[in-house]
Amino acid sequence: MERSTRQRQAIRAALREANRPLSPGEILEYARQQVPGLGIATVYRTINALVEEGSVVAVELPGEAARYEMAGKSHHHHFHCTSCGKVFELMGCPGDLSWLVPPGFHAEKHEIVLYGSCPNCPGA
Amino acid sequence: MERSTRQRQAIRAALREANRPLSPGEILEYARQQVPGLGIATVYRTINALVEEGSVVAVELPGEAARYEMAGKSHHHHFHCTSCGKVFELMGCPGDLSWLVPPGFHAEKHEIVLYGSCPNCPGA
DNA sequence: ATAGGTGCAAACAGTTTGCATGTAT
DNA sequence: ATACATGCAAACTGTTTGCACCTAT
Repeated sequence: MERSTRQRQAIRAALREANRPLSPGEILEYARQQVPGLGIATVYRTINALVEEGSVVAVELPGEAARYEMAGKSHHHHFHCTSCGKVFELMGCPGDLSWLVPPGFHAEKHEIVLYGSCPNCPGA
Repeated sequence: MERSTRQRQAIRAALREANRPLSPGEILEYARQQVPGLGIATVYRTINALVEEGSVVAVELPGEAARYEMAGKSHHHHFHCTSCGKVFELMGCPGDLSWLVPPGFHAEKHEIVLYGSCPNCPGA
């Protein structure tokens, strides 16, 4: 991640300007508005590099392709609206969950996703 | 799911006898001990049918391929070993997490995955 | 000038499907 | 006997890699 290129600027801009986690395909679509010839391979290489350098984090939701968002947010989890499909950020965390694991296991991190309906979706 | 064949018996047995969720590849490996010529396509077709009829449930972990376990177990979560990649069942649950969601949201269910090392893997 | 970055296409891995053959009923 | 099930291979999707060309430094 040594040089600043048009494609990297476009990919960074897409992630910065979107207020939700984006999939590689969404990043490609967005960044192509700035750099028409942009290839999917460059998107993957760039987001992998950005993740590696720590400026972007992967948001991995069960059953869905990984999405990416800018790093620097505090520890948080996500809420997946089962009606409209949007993903929202949550602020709290239940804290240490290592008491859940049997002896011999060693818990290092956890992932929590809540499912339900968001304020915009009246469903139940 | 009308006929009882050797391959289906072997696939059911693998899922029944394993005390953890299995990936399609793991099911294939297991079931081939009974039915050597078993193909991966049959595994996929069978687990999809079993999920459809409700006797097996998919365990979808963030960023990972879906695993499968027998249905009918009580509410539980999973532990994913970051070293060997195997998935284990946990028996506890932090309980109601609806306090995590902001006003206007309605939480219906949650998914929790712990990551770390299992007893068989050196504590990476 | 030159090392690093890009685009294309091929390579891969996981999953699904088409089709001829096999088999439970 | 006959419809359903299986195995193989090809098709597909999402992600990674090899390589010649391009470009920020």
